[in-house]
Amino acid sequence: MKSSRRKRLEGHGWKIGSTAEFLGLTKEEQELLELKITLGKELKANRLKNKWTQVQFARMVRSSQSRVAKMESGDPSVSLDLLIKSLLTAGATRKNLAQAIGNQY
Amino acid sequence: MKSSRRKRLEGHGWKIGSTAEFLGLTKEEQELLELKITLGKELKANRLKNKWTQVQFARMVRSSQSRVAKMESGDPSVSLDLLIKSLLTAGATRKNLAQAIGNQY
DNA sequence: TGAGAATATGTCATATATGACATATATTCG
DNA sequence: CGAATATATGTCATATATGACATATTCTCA
Repeated sequence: MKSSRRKRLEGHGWKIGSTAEFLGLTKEEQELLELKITLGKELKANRLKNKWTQVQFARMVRSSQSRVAKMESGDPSVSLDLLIKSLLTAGATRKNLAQAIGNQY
Repeated sequence: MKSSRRKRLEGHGWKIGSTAEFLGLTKEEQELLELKITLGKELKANRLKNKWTQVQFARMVRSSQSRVAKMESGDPSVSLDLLIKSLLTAGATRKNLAQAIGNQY
């Protein structure tokens, strides 16, 4: 649906996250993407703090290494649901989530 | 996948949100569900504050009245992505989201 | 340097979320 | 009351996210 545009653009050499790509995303979709990027960074920080590899962490969340990599890089194909579930598995509390989300950038 | 269990339980008269249903959900899945319930309430509050009907708001988020109802009731079939996008459309800021998430219950 | 470990990128079949629709129930107000 | 309006509940075909896998790229140290 909306990813059709993304795929079309990607096929023409555009990069997710580049300013140009933002054309075509609503303001809310941009904000959502930024939020995923924030949470991805937070997840990576948590994982590294615990000295887990992506493979190890993937087992903990019953996912795969590649998807963990995508989570951490803010890939738009990753749902907030998976991100939040993963953060919770990594030991984050609701307060932690709130803090990460509240800190713009 | 995991919803197969939910559907099976529902078919036997269980209710989402009841304690019994929580059997079979991991701790993280319970927390995620609680988070959705919190955000659903927040969304409803925002919508009412602006005096929008579910039908009106559905148009604003390019969804349907039934899905808006499900969002507001914390239906597990609603993604966090849709909830957050809707809250942003309703005018919430990241700070607002953080505050809602941080307030346990 | 280079080899092994870690991470990134791309693809696919399948699981899940989606809007739309029908219809049931609840609320409002004359 | 009762009719109009709003909200809830259930279902379905289709869109999207998923884990798995293959493979490319980057990192780490001896």
